[in-house]
Parts: sequence; C-alpha cells; structure tokens
Amino acid sequence: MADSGGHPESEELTLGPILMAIADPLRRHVVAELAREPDGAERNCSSFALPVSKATRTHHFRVLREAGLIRQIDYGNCRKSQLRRAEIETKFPGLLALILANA
Amino acid sequence: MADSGGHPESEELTLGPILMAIADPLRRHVVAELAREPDGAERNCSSFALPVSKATRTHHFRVLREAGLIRQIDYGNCRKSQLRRAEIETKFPGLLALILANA
DNA sequence: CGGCAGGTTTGATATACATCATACCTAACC
DNA sequence: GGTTAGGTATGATGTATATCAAACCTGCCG
Repeated sequence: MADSGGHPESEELTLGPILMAIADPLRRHVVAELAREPDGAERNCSSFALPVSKATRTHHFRVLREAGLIRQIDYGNCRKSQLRRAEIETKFPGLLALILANA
Repeated sequence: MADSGGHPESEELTLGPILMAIADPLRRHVVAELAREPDGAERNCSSFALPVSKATRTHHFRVLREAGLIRQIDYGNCRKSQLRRAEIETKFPGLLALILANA
C-alpha cells in the first residue's frame, strides 16, 4: 500500500508506472534535473520552470510521486521534491544514468 | 529519415519514443521475449500470443518498429520481427537488461 | 481454383492523458 | 487583516491511444 502521501513503498516500485512516468518529456526533464543535484537535494515544483500551468504541474508531480520516482515533503505552503535515488538505483540499476545521458 | 519500411536509423534512435513504446505492457512483453532469444532471432507477430485482435497487434508492432526497437522483415505473406539488440545496447546500455529483469 | 493463415488498412469507438481556468488552502509578509 | 506566493482540487476540453470489426492483400496448400 502507498503511504498517506501517496508514495509507494520501495518494494512496490514496478517498471510499468515508472516507464509511464518518464515517457513524458516534461517529467523526464524533472527527473534528470533532480538526478543532477547532489543526493538528497530538495526542490520545489516551481523551480523547474515547466512551460505549463500550476495545475498541470501538480498533475505531473503527482504522476512522478505515485510511480515512486520522487518523494514529496509537505512544508505547509510549499512542497519540496526529492529523487528517490537509492531505491530507484537498487530496483532499476542504470535507469537514472540512461535518463541523464539522454537529457 | 526512416527507411521505406519505417525503420529509423541507428543515429536517430531517441529515448522518448523508446520509452513510449515500452511503457505499454504488451509491447514490453514482446521486447522481453525477443531479448530472451539468441541474437538475430526472428519471430512472426502471431507467435507472441498477445490477447488482442490482429489489427491491434499490427498497431503495437508498428509502434515498436517506429521507435526503432525492432526490425521487421517482409516475407510476403509473413513478417518477422527481430530485436535491434546491438543498436539499442549501444545507444541505451542497460535498457534491455532492465526490461528482462522486470518481465 | 478455392480456401486458409498471417498481416495490413481503414474507420469507428472508448478510454486515457495533458492541459487549462477557476476556486480554494496554507503560510509568510506588510 | 489583507495580500501574495506555492500548491492542490475540481471540472471541462481536446488530443492521443488502444481497441475492434470488416475488407483486403499475399503466398501456400490441397
């Protein structure tokens, strides 16, 4: 089961939703940006300058979260995103490198 | 440009269409099956026992072909599919292993 | 020749997806 | 308190995608 924030557990990460998520160029861009940051880095949604409305942005970050690619931490009026790097690397070794190399 | 059969050149392989293609479970299954075969193996579409109609099958194989994942060879009344293994492995190292490990 | 099996094409349909505008929530700041 | 900034929720819309049925093509086989 996913936690209350809609984050799947590490053991629940499956390739299908992950591929669905990163098939979208905007979402792939977000993952690539986060992968370039040092591990554990947090960024808020608006820092990615996506060329879409706020609502659409929320939608994309939700897909990334539900696929298990990012963890979102609620700070009240601000929500920061963190790449679930180690878990992804364990379950899907090479995936992040692939995205980075083709970003 | 793609050749007359709709196959992109090796240099034209891009991650976007590839991910779009393997995001679908049926298509991912086909790629995994082909990846399990010895290199260069050819299989006709109907040998995958996909639970869809012939027309839908044609559609899925077309997506795989246009993404550059498979090469389709026309034998007149039969069309065989071949994984473009070396080209994929060169451009996107680890991708096939990832699919195989999660099939 | 006539049928059959493997595939494609076309046209239709239904569902999923990306997108936006609007309204709303929460904390910070003046 | 009012405003502003970051984000979410809802509802609507347009487009893409998956799906199928029906008609067709190609080679093979009886």
